[in-house]
Amino acid sequence: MYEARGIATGMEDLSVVMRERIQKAEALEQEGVTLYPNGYEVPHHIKDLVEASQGRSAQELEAAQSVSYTIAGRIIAIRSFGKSIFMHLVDADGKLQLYLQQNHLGKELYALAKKLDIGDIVRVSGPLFLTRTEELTLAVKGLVLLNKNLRPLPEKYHGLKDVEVRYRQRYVDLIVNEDVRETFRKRARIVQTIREFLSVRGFLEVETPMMQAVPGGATAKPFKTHHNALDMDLYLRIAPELYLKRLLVGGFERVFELNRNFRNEGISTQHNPEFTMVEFYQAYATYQDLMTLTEELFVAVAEAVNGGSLQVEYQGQVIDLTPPWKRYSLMDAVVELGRVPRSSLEDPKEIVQVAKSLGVPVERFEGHGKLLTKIFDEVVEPQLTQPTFISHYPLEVSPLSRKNDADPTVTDRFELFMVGREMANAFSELNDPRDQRERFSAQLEARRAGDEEAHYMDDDYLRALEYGMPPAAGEGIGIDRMVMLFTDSPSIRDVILFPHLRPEKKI
RNA sequence: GGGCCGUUAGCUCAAUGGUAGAGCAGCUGACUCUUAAUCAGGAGGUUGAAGGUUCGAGUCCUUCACGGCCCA
Repeated sequence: MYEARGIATGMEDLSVVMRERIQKAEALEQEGVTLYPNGYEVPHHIKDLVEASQGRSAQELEAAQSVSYTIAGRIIAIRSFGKSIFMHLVDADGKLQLYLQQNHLGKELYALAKKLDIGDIVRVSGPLFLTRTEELTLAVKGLVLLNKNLRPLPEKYHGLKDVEVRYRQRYVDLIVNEDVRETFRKRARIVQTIREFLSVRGFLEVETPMMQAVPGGATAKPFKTHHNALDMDLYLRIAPELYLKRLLVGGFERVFELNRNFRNEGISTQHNPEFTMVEFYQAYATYQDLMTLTEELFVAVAEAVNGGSLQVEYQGQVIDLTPPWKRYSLMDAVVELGRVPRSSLEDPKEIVQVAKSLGVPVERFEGHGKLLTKIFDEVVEPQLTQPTFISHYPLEVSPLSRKNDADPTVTDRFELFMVGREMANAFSELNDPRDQRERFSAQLEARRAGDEEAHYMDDDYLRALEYGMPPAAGEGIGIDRMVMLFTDSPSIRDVILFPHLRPEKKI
């Protein structure tokens, strides 16, 4: 856009502020100031200084004037006087006031200090003191410019609000909005907590293919890509499920993967085309065992990021994570919570009328189980504010789940809901290769009838099952939605650093 | 994909169809405990893009782009 010196093309397109910044930077360089130096060590962090000074009186700090600290960060506010300047400096996780006096710095360094802009990155050193208003402040004796800012930051008081700019230029959002930084720190702690929770219980973290020749493990439309050297189409995975279960066949008894999935669907406040899930599989466990494990997992996360409280406030409502959580079968939930008569749900003709009367679109290829699930989504899901397990999903919508022993029309499966959203999906795994082959065939049938989300046949997976997979249960939990819950974020875009947007026309 | 809303200075926002403004940031000057510092002065615009209606369009109409919310 412009040359480092001698500003070339495009300068006339820049704002007045940027033109002035660039000219100022060049003037500094002419005076011998290095604008982008490297190799300066930064031994201290603001957070540590603040903690160490907690509760110390002005006199105590005064007595320790020989102790010098060296910190670095970005200048975010400047209040300049004739022969002294106050600034606020921000580093990775702290904010501190700086006091720069001509007497302390000497004429030369003070002249440099006068030319500093909001947005510059500097290293400063000196002792700490308390101002009249008792604000901890660093009396700057040493000053090095580490990075010259050329592009002005948003306004200090109202900050950056334009959501489009916040998502596109997340770096600016992060500089200006501390709560956004905190959201992503929390996200990291949640992910770390889940990893530890599973590792401690003997789960092995693994990585399975993101690019798959046959996409499977969920009902969703995949993204297609192409491998040039092999000249073959590949799909970005919609779930790691079938690969993780191959590992159970291989002899690992507990495995998990925490990583990205891709689904070629619409974008909304709850859907991003790429999103993060943790999936884990445990041999010799049942879906019932996983309900308990799920409760424990959410409790562990709440303890790690919610100050130990099991009451989480989300968008004005309080979610109580105290176990045990409510449990319903899908049918019971529709009858009791959805207030739909059981008889009309059981009758294959009446249920179509029920669906239509609720405004639920009915496709030709959809059977009784699919309709029941859609009716559930319509009349029950939105009211499941408090954590609730819904079990006994119809066979038709559960092609990878084990049949229930008592009622073979449903499966040993549950989904977890809270704040009216699906948070997790789990089931006892289908490990009878004969049954699995039939289910895949039924899915192929559905695909031929027009269901674009139906499963493909996966012959290698069937071959693996024929070697024998131990009885097991597996679960997937949406990390983004979980982070939304614990950070009180209304949109999934608030918990994804770089959410998907259409490209900008021109920068 | 559909409906509604939005896009004006670097940022946050004003402006009955009648000369595009303010605050902050930035610039010049004053000022050694300020903190949304203060005071004085000056500078900054393809009103998202294109077309149309009109004597006259930021404002009304059409199309498009991007974004948000709701629905599918």
